[in-house]
Amino acid sequence: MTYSEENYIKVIYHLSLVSPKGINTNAIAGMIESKASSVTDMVKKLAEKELVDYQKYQGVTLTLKGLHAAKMIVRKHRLWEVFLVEKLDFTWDEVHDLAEELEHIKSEKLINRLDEFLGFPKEDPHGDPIPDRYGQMIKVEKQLLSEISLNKKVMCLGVKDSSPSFLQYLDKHQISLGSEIEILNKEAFDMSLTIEMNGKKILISNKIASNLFVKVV
Amino acid sequence: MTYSEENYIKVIYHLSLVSPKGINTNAIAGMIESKASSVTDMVKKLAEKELVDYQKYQGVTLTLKGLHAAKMIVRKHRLWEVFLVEKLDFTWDEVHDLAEELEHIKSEKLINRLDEFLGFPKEDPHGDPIPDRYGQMIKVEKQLLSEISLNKKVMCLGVKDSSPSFLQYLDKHQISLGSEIEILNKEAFDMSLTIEMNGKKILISNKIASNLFVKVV
DNA sequence: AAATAATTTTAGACAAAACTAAAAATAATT
DNA sequence: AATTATTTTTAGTTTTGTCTAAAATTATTT
Repeated sequence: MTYSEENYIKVIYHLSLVSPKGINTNAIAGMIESKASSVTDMVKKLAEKELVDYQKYQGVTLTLKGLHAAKMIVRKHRLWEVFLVEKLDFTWDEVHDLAEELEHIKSEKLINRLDEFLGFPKEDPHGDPIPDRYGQMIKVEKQLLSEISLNKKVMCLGVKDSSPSFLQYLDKHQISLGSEIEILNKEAFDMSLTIEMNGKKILISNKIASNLFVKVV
Repeated sequence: MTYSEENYIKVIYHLSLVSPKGINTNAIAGMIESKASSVTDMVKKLAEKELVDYQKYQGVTLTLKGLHAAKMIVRKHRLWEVFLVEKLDFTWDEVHDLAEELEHIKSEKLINRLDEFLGFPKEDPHGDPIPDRYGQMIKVEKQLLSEISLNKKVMCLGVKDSSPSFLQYLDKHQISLGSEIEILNKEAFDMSLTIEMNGKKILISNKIASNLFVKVV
């Protein structure tokens, strides 16, 4: 599998998690930052290799083989992210682009050794599950903070949007994985929240709350 | 710089260390495992980018810019090798191919953090010096074991040939960096050596001895 | 149901990096 | 010094992955 093929498979995988039916060409083009025609070409090649099922105009779905390949790429990506944060002291907003490169290093042995070196982590620095060498991963029971009702205590589990700007916002407000949050007030007009965290009250917008995964504790 | 350009620069650098005059096309082709015509094409591109000086039919030399680029690739290669051996328990014959891939990961910050994480090592697992972030590296005073006179005690510093088969031979005979060796006898006919190591006497061929770097202790 | 809009695919082109085969330049021999 | 051999370069293809522009298909709206 080439660098480019791996990127397509990974993107199709991520899109599959949101909408499990056939993934359409434009959606892929948007994620890869390419054009629809390029996607069509690549999708044909992936179909040849039996990594996806493809019917003209009907979008693509991953085959079992393609699904496994995708999980192995995600595994590499997330393990490298853990490495960068835990061992090399990168912040969680810095690691994504680096992991995009590292995920293409081709060696099962390397990634399994890295997994062991890191103590077989189950989640990456953004709270996303890490597939094991067989593709198995835990399923975190998580909800968006925006969906939680008043006066509930929750713990921060991960982020939906993992863009640097959002992650830096969270750092600035000292919100990290494991932070405990209580919802004190919800403004009906703009759905902004008043929350209590570490004994301090802060106000956060609905946009923030709808990109933060939490579980009730 | 593309993946391929980096490989060419690295090969030209390694060839420059052996013969400091213009590096000829065929030599590069041999190392890269490509054809002379491909080398000519690439060398023109590198000259455009001012990484090498090139005159038709006269071979190439690295410019200062090219030399620095080459050292940075070597730095990455060797630091990743240290990581693989020290942290992930790879053996010294396994790491070369992996480092060939990892050396192309583009991030100065990553490699400087890795350097720090590894404790700023000065040599890689084969005894080769690691350039620092400015390209500086130690120069090891090393000789080939085949050039050492009788009854001298030496310490193993590195290898000239770092092919897996040679490294595996060394492992099998428990010769590693830092091993202390005494030369007991040199056979005039085939230049094979009888050496003493860890209290044991073993016989090694001239080919082995002329690929092992040592220093007199 | 027809017309319009949006999406997807095809056809043809391009850049990067490789190749083969032939031509040009340099090196080695007689 | 002339001939032969070797090396290097040029010219023209190929493959991979991308693109634009036009055609085909599907979806949406009136």
